[in-house]
Parts: sequence; C-alpha cells; structure tokens
Amino acid sequence: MKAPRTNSREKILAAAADVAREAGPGNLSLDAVASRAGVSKGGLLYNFPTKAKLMQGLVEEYLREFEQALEDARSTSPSAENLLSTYIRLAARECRDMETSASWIFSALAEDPDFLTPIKLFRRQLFERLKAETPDLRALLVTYLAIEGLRSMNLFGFDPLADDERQLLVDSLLKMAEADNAVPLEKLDA
Amino acid sequence: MKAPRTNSREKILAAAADVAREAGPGNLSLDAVASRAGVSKGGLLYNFPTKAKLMQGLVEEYLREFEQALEDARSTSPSAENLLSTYIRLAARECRDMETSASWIFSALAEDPDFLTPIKLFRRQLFERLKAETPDLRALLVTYLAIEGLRSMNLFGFDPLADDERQLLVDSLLKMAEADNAVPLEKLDA
DNA sequence: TTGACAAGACCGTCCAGACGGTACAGTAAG
DNA sequence: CTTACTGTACCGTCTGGACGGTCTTGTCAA
Repeated sequence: MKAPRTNSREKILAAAADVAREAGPGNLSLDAVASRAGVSKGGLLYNFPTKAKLMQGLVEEYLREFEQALEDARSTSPSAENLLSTYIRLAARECRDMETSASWIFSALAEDPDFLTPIKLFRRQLFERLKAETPDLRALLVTYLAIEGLRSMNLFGFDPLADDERQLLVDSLLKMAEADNAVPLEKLDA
Repeated sequence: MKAPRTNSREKILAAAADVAREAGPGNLSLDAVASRAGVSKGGLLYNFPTKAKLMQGLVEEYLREFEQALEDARSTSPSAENLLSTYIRLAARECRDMETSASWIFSALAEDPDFLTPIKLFRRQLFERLKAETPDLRALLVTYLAIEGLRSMNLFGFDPLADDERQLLVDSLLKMAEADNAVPLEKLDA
C-alpha cells in the first residue's frame, strides 16, 4: 500500500508544475499533465481523484519542501545567526536558482483562490515567529518585505536586478538583520 | 463617430475587474462580464472584439491610471521631495485603499502570461528612472523591493501587517529614501 | 423641413471545441 | 487476490466567438 510500483505521485506533481509553466497558468489540463508525466489519464485520476486534489498536493509538497529547507538551513548555519538572517539567505538563494520558480501557484490561484490559504497561514506563522525572535521591529519589517518583493518579482518573472545589485541588496538586508542587537532605532529616531 | 451613446468601454472594464475579483481569476467569462456591465454579449464583443483585447484594455487602462497618479503625486508634493519618496508614498496609499487591488492581473496572467509584458516594461523603465535619480543605490534597492513586497502581499491578499506596523514600515522607508543625500553608506560599511 | 441613407452601437442566438470527470475492461507484478 | 495502474469510450457543461438582425444618430441632398 505504501509501495507504488514507480513513484507516480512525484512524477505527476513535477509534470503539473512543468505544464503550468509551459502552457500558461490557465491551460493546466489533466490530459496534458497525464501525458507529460508518462501516465494515462486513468492513472492520474487514480492518484489524484480530482483536479482540486492535484492542486492541493502541489501546495502541500511546496510547503513541506520549504519547511524542510528552512530546517536544514537553520541547522547548518552557525548557531549565532538569528532566524531572520537564515530566512533572508534561504530566500535569496531560492530566488537566484529560479528553476524552482513556483509559477504553478498561478494555476492553483486561477482554479480557486482558496488553495492559497494554507500558504497564507504558513506565512503568517513564519512572520509571527520572526517577530517574536527579532527585537528590532523596523529591521524586520523592512527586510521581510524586501525579500517578499524579491520573491514576488521572481515569481512574476520580472527581476530588473543585475547580479551585483541583488548581491548588494542581500548584503544590506543581512546587515540590517544582524544588527538587531545594536538597537539601531536611535540612529533613525534622532 | 467618437460619441458612444453611453461610455460602455469603461463600464465593461470595471465590470471585468469586478468579475475577476468575485468569480476568481480563472472564471472570467465574457458572459459574466457582459451581464455585469449591463451590456449584451454582442455589445461586449463590439467594444472588445476578442477576450485578448479585453485583457489588453485592462492592462492599458491600469498603466495609464498609474502613470497619471504618479504624475499627479509628483506635481502635488513639495518640489524638494525626490521621486523615490513620492513613489513610496503613492504605493503605500494605494495598498492601504485596497479597493483598487488589481487582482484581475491574475486573470490576464491565466489567459496568457504575455499580457504582463507591458507592465514589466513599464516597471523596468520606472526602476531605471529611480536608479538615475537616486544617489544611494542601497537605499533604492531596499526600499523599492520592500514596497514591491507590500504590493505583492496586497495583491495576494496576504498582509499580516497591522496598521501601525505598516505605518512604521512606510516611515522607515521614507527615512531611508529621504536620506539619500546624507550618504548613509558609511554607517553600514563601518 | 424632410426624407433617404449610411454608420455606429448593440442584442440574441447558435455552435464547435475543450475540459473535467466517469465507467469499465484489461493487465502485470507481488 | 490485491494493488496499481493502462486504455478507451463517453457524457455534460461551459465558453469564446461568429453571425445576423435591430435601433439610434448623424449627414446631406432636394
């Protein structure tokens, strides 16, 4: 029961993401996904009884992977580093390797905006966690929103930033984030 | 010949945005738009011969209005203020009054990603203009990306920010933007 | 002033195609 | 015998958009 002959689920999920990217967010058809995954339509519907379940699967896998990546980054990085900094680093890295670009999100959104609620929830929790661990609210707001902007541009395929500019941005953000003990509020309030 | 009995185009455009928001990005049907605009489907197709033209119209109007708003804000604000600051203020205001939330963009994106290229172009030009007028590249990158993040969250309906937090954020961004003559690089580089 | 006529703005209907989903028979592996 | 599919045939629905008709407005000659 836990031994699929080949692991079709992952192939299907990957195929769905591919089709979404190549055919456009509004043209994600089950037939296309099935043929792309090298699976019959019946087989697809066997794994995901409905299109909604497919989308849900996509979202869940995305969240799981992100959580995993954050966990890994957290345990790999020096223990002195705060959560905000690791988050910045992780997001910047993911944006640079834009192969991951989760443009399938638009497909899910087109299908039904409610598919994003798990993501919203996750983000909200992450933000709360960051708020709890970051003394300097100013720095948190600015840096968090900035990397949110980076992700957004990456998602939409914008990104007018040159490599060195992006590097400069990330450096600045990290500086802000790491200076959270230095109470840089005074400087700005003066 | 240039006197439409009633100005249907605007009504149709507004109706399209409404339908996109209420029915979901993937469910923008011409019939729904027509009935929402108080126009028959034939009338709709008369004004916009194809769905693609409708989307194009949406994008063009959006860009025109944004350009207009920026122009207005620029002429209204004190002449001492730099472009980046007015842009920040404008974007923040637009995000606060989220009635404008251009979620129809997702519809256009679902229909065909290419509809966004005019927007991309516009943004790129704006960014270049800001880069030319802002001496402190660091401040520009951080603030621009941060408001980009704000817009993105607003667009997706996220926004975990409380009112005072958003206010704090905007204040911080404005301080960064206005200090562009003060060469605040030294502080960070030290 | 008026009547004819053209163009503009819009209505209602119809249709071909695409898509999600069902049903079912078959099959290869363990 | 069960699991995990394949493959095909099919159904109902929705949607873009083509088409032909209608009403209103403006123009212009007689």
